[in-house]
Amino acid sequence: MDKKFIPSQVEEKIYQSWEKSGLMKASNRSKKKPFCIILPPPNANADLHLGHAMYVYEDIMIRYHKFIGDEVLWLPGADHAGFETQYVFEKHLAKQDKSRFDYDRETLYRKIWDFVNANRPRMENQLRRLGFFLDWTRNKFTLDQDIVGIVYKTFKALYEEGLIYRAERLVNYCTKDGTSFSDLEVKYIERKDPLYYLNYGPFVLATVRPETKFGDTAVAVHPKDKRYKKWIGKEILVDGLIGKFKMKVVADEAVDPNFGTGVVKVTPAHDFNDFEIAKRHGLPSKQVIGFDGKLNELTGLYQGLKINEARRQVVEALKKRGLLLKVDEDYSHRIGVCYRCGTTIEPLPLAQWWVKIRSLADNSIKLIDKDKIRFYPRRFKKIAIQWLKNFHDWNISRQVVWGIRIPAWLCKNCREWMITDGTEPKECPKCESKNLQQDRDTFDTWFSSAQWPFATLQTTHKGDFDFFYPTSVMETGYEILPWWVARMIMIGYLMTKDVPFRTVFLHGMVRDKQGQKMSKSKGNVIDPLDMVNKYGADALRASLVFGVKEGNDQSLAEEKILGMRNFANKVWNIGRFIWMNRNVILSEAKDPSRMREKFSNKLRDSSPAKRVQNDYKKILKQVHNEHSKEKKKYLKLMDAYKFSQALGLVYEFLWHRFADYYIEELKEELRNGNIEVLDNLQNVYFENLKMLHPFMPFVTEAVWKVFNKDDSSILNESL
RNA sequence: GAGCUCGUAGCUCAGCGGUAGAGCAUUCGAUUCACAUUCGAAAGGUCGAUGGUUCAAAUCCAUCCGGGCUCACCA
Repeated sequence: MDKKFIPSQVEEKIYQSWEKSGLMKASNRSKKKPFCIILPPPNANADLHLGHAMYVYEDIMIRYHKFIGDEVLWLPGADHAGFETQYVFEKHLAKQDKSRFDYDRETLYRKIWDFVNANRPRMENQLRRLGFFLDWTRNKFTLDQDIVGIVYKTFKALYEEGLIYRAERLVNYCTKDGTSFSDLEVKYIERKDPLYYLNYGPFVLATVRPETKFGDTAVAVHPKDKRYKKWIGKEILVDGLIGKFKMKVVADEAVDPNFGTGVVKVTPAHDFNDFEIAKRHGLPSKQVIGFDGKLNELTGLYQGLKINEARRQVVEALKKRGLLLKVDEDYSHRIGVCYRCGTTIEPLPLAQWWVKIRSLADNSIKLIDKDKIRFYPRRFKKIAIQWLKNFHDWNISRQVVWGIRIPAWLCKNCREWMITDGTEPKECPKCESKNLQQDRDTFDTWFSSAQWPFATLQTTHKGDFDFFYPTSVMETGYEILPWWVARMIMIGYLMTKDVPFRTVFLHGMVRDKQGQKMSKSKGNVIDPLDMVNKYGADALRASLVFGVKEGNDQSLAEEKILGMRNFANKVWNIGRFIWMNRNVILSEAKDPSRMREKFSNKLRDSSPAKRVQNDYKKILKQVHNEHSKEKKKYLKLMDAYKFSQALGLVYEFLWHRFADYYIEELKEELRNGNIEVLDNLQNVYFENLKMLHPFMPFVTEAVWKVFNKDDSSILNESL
């Protein structure tokens, strides 16, 4: 054994031995209890970051359950990450002076496919470097043919249940990227914009968006506002830039009488609030801004102007006509911007596919409430329910190419939509027209990932679904609880009439030393693979768990990883010490049984050695006692998902009790060739190796292979 | 505005009803020993504030103060 544990020399070899031996391959015919985790699929096209390294919690659970005798399956996969990936690919195209508009849809899709396929092994090898006990024979991709088939089926089933509808709704539209975003994807920033006070018929009202006034269809006031009470329900005449408008005055609670003048212009096609007001009062909607971010033909001479330019010219014209009363230049408000390119999000009306959420969410709430799905840490139960209560209908249409195209066809003749399981319909069942066109949109990535637990198990090996579903644990970051976890429960329950997982375990975010969010622009990013190369996977893994309360954010400093590397080395050197003593004792007495005999004979007389014998017996008894207490507590902690404390326990025992105290106390005995002491120490050490293995799989396996045959594995042992 | 979360040693955090803990940093000392990626020791905290429950509170409850995160909202 080397003086030091050198991870880079053994880790990859050890992982290969696990993969080659088929140790990680699960059987769906086992008599054992199934324990299954589906890996949250990382983006196929991107390198892993520290957040992915947090999946070490899953590895800990998987390896632990293997030790306690379950049939374990940890199923790997990759996500196509629709918009994200297309965005990266378009940047890649831009470097070659090309853009997505240079290709037709099929070519573009194929090009992205090749791009992703070339990059995907990198991410997968990174998962291997972290030591993850994944069954690679069951590796899946969200765009695999069979997965796509299931996604079609789900969409069709939702449609047939009456849970899918098509509606024109305001979407968060990025005019630069040419796609809409879900509410959850929009980033809000604080920004200063001028607030314009306009003469508006008999009123004065304040607005930051005078350029949308062409789309106004009403004026709203608060129902209790005395100033305007007499106007409610009346029609007013407004002098506009392109003629006079007639407009209704409505009363709505959403209007804040203390803001501005207490009068609001209602622009249903370009403002979320106004859209809601219009719905409540049956007001018409008038779109005056197009998807190109320019004003349209309804705006007269302003047609073709971009929003900012239009605003400038409108303000100018209003000023000339004396319709602009004053401008508040110091007005600050929150606006939505595209989280990728920073462009101001335009609320625009677009026909989209929607999932009716209410009944799905209510079912999910029941499941969580009754603990059919349990949450760890416990506080997330309440948070999950709260999210589900506030869920709005889900827009699943995305205007990107890279994704699963929606299996919906429009009859150009009778305007009827056909939803299929993916096969192209020959003709319209209603009017028999053959003039059909498929929807150009693809599904929101979350729509396919919401089906991931059952979609994977239904498409790997025959029998997998029956044996492993519902899966045991879903482990992921708490920040995607609403995006992903909640939706998996909703869709999973609808499609399988069962929960997709029995337990949800959520981990926190990794921040830098000062508690700052890691980001490339701040330059404080820690690359997990760098750390693996420098300190070993064991050290990185342990540092992510050690001393961290489950579900809390943590600050990670490189020093901590170094500290854990030292621990790995300590574990190695305890093994080295026992191994060396074993060799010395065995070589001194070529026959170990004779050695034992000789030794016990020697102690039979009442020489001072007798006293020593009593002492070491006492110490051995003590070390066993302490260890059995340790193990009992360990099992309890592991079963309660308190992994950090379990690791802390082993760390403390192995280093500061076993090595610093017991070995020191018994060193003299070992020098005397006391093989009984050696055997006992070795047993306790081995037990601790197994307990430590889920956290630090490489060093523990490396030591195991030294003491046993090289082709043996600690994973064949049990706890 | 709402929800969640945190406030414990210089820094980062565990502990969460019964004599204040870890890692890193600091100071002093050891070293032919499995490990200098080591060992021994020291220093360092009225556990954010106030009130309450209790024989007993860092730990439970209430209020407040101060960070952080998420969501919602002002035309």
